[in-house]
Amino acid sequence: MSEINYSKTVLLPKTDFPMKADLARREPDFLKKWQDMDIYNKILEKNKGKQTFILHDGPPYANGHIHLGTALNKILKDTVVKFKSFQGFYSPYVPGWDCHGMPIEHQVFQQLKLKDKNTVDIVSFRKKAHDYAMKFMAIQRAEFQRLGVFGDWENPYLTLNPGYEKAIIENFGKLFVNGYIIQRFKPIYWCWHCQTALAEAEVEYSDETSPSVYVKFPVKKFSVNQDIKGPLYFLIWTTTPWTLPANVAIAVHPQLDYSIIKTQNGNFVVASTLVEKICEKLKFSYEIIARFKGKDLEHTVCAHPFVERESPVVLADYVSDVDGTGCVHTATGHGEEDYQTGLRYNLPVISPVDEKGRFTDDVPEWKGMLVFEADPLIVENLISRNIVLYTEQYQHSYPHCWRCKKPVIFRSTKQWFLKIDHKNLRHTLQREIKKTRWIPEEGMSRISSMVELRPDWCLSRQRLWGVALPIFYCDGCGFPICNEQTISKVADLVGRYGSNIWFEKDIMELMPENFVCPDCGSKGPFHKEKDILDVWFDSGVSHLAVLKNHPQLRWPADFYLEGSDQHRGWFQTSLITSCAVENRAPFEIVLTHGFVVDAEGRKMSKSLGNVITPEQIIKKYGADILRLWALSENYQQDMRISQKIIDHLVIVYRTLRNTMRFILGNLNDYDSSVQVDESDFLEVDKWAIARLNQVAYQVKKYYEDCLFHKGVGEIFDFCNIDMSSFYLDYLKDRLYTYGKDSTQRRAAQKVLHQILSYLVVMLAPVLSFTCEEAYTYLPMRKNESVFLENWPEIQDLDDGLLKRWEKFFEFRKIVLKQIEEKRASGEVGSSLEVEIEIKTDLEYKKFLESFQPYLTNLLMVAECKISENSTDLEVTARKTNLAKCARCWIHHPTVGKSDEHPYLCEKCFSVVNSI
RNA sequence: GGGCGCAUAGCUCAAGGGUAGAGCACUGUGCUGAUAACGCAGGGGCUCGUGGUUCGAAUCCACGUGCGCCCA
Repeated sequence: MSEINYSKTVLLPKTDFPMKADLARREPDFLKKWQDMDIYNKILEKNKGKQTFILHDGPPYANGHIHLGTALNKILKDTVVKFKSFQGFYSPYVPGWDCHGMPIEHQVFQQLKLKDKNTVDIVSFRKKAHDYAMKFMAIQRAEFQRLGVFGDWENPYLTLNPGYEKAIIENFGKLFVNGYIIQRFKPIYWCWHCQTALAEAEVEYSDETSPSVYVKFPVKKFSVNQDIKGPLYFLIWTTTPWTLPANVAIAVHPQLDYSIIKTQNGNFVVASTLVEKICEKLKFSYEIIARFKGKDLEHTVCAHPFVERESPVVLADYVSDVDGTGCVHTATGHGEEDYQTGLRYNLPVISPVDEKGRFTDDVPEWKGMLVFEADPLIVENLISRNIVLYTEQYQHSYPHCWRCKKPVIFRSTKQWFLKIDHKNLRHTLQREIKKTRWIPEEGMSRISSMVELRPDWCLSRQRLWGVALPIFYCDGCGFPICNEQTISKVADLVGRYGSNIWFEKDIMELMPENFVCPDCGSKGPFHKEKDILDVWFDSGVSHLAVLKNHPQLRWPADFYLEGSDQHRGWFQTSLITSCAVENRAPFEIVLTHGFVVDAEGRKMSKSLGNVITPEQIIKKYGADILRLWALSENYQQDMRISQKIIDHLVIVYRTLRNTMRFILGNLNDYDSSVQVDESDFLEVDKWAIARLNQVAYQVKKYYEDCLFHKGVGEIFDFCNIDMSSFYLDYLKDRLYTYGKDSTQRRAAQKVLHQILSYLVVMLAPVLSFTCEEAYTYLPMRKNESVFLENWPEIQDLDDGLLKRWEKFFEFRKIVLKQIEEKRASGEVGSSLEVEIEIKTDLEYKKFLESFQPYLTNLLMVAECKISENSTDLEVTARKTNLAKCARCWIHHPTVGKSDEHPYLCEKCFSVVNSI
C-alpha cells in the first residue's frame, strides 16, 4: 500500500477573514456600517443609567485640514472614551470647534483681497467668516470620522452657535458684575498707515535702520547714601527717540552690577560691563567712583530730561548688558514689557500718539507729526539741549505690518481685562491646580508656575470676527455699562439671532427699554463697544457653555486631554473662568501629550520637508495603522514618526492580525452545539487561560492609567510570545489531527474562542476597524458590533500555575537551543524528528514528569528520555529512530502497527477509521 | 535669554544604585497543514558629553550639548 494523501483528513484552519488587511479600501465599509447602525448612540444606550465619564473635547480651530497632532489628540480621546464605554461607563463624546478669531479673519481678508478692516462692511464680512469656519469644520469633521473616532458628529458644539455665544455673553456678564473685569490702557501693535490694531501673527519682522540715542536723565533723589561730587545722571539708550516724551521710568536689572563713572561731562550710572564700550563711543575719559547692584538703585528718582515729570528707577529682569547702557528707557504706553513693569510699579500709561501715528496735543513741540518723521527732529533738538550725548544709525530687527509692510508702532488704547488677583482668584487657581490629577505629574508644576506669574488677562481684541464685548457707554459721562439688566437683554438677543445682532441692530434695540445711565442718570445717547472678546475666552467658557447645557453631559468634566501647549492655553483659560464663576476647576484629571516630530526629533515644517500628513498614512496604510502609531508610542514625550516607524508598525499590525486570523481559522467548526466543560481542559489550556487573564488584568490597569503603549505592548507580547511562538504552534496537532468532536480538540477551541473574545475587546480601542472586522467572524458573538461588548471579566489568577509554567518555559528554551545546534549541523530539520535525552536530579525529573504524558507534545519533539543520574541539567538532542506518521507527522512508536493504515500512528488510525 | 520636559541597540520601549533587557528590524536557518504566513538561533550598547557623590552610577547631583513645548 502506498502512502495516501492524508491532507484531506486533517482539519486545517479555514476562514474568510483575509490575511491581507487592505485597510485603506475596507475601512470605509466599516465607517458606513457604524453610521448605519448608529453605533455611537447604541453604545450610550447600552450604558444608560450607569456611572458617567465625561471627557470634554478641547475645540480645534476650524481652519485648514487636520494634521498628525490633531489626529493624535482625537485618537487618544477616542481610545479613552471607547475603553471607558467597554467598562460600562456612560461616556458621551461631544466634539467641538473653535470658530472665531484672527486666523479665519486673516484668511477671509486675503480671499476678499481686503486692505483695511475699517472699510469693510462688518456684517457681510462676518457672514463670510462664518461660512469659512463652517466649511473647515465640515472638512475636519469628515477627517476625524475617517480615523474611526466615535462621537456625536451630527451635533458638535461650535463657538459660533447662537446658544454658545449666548453663554459667552452671560458668563462675561457674571464676571463683570462680580468685579473681575476692568478697563485699562495697554500698548498694542498698531499700523499707523492702515490705522488698525495688529495681532501678533499680523506682524512680520525685518531689518530697519533707526536713530539710536544715548540720553541722560538727571538724578533728583539717589537711593544710595553716597556723597557724589558734581551732577549725577542715568544714561539710557534707545532706538525709538519718539517714545521719549512718554518715558515714565528707567529700568535696571536687580542682579546686574552698575558703576558710577566720573567724566568730563558729569557722573553717570551705567552697567559695569558696558563702561568701556560706552566711554569709547562717547569719547569720555572716565574713572569709576562707585559700584552697586541694580537692586540698590531701586527708589532712585530721576527727572524726565525735557518733560515736567519724574522718572523713577525700577527693577526688571529683562534688562540685559549686551546692548546699550544697562539702563532701559521705559515707556509703559509703547511696549509690552514696559507696560508689565508699569503695572508692578503702578506707573502711568502715557501714549501721546493718535491712530494715524501722529503726536497729540500732549506733545506740543511735535504735535501732528508722524512719529517716525519726528524722530530726527527730536534727536536734533535734544542734542542741541545737551540731553542726547551721542547718536548713530542702528540696524536691528523691527516689526512691520503684514499688509502695507510699513514699520509698526506700539500705541496704547483702552482695553478690558480680567483681573487675576480679584477676590483671591490666583489663590483659588493654585488650590484647584493642586486638587487636579495631572498626567504626567509634571503638568502640575508647569501650569502652577505659569499661573503664579501670569498677568491679568486682556480680553479686548480690535477685530471683527468674534463675539462683541457686551458693554455700552454713556455718551454724556463716558461710563461703561454692563450689568444684569443689559447682559440679560443682549444674551437673549444673541441666543436667538447670533452675535451678528450686535453689529446689525441699532444700539437702542440692544439696550433695555427706557434705560438711564446708572452713573449720571442720562437717558442717552449711548454708544456700544467696538472691540470683540479674545477667542480664548470663547473656548475658555466651553465647560460652562457645553457641559452645563447639554442633556447628556454634566459639569464639571472628568477628563481633559490636550497637547502640552495648552498649559498656557485652554487649560488655563478654562480654569480661570471656572474658578471665577464656579469657584472650582472644570476638570478632575488633565492629560497632556507631546508633539509630533520626525525621526530625528525635529518638529515638522515645510522648510525641512519632513511633513507627514494623516491623509498620506490613511491612504496608503489605513487609519488603524495611524491609531496603532498613536497608541504604541509614549505620548508623554514627543511622538516620533517616520517611514521606518510606519514600516515597523505595519509588521506589528500583521502579527496581531495573523494571530486573530489563525484563531478564527480554527474556530470555523465551533458553535453553540459544542459542549466542553472546563474540567476537560488540559493543564496547558488552564495556563493559556490564566495567562490571558493576567494580560487582561495588566492591560486594564495600563489603560486605566492611560499608559496605552504599555497596554498595547502587553497584548503584542501575548500574541507574539505566548500564542504564536508556543501555544498556537503546540495546539496545531490537536486542532488539525484529533477527531473533530474529540474533547481535547473542542477544549482547545473553547480556549481559543475565549482568547479571541478577549483580544478583540482589548484591542478595539486601538485597532477599531480590525477588531470590528474580526468580531464579525467570531462564532457565537452576542452583538452586532464589538463595541457593544463589555470589558472581559478577569478571573482570579493562579500564581502557582503561572510560576510552574514559567519554569517549564525556561526548560523549553534549553531544549530549543540544543535542537538548533543539531539543525545547524544538518542532523535534523523539524523538531518533530528529534529525540531529547535529559539527565538531571530527582527533583527536576519529577518536575518534568509532572507534564507527562504531554511532554513530547509540549516540546513538539518525538521522544523525551529522562534520567536522574546527574546533579546538573544536561539536555541532548538527536535524530529519532521512530517512524513518522503520514498524517500527523509525529514520530511515534505505534506507526505501522495497523495493517489497514501502515503509515499511521494509533491516534490517527482511530481518527481516520471513525470518519 | 527664561520656565518646563526629553535623551538607553537601526526602530518602539524596559530596567529608578548591584553583570543593561524585550519585541521588531537585520543575518543565518527550519517547516511547507497560519504560506505575501509560522517556528528556531545569532550578531548588535563607552545607556548624549564632561565632572562629581558612592565600594559600585544608565539610575543620584552639577555643568554642557541636542531636541520639543511655552514665554520673552
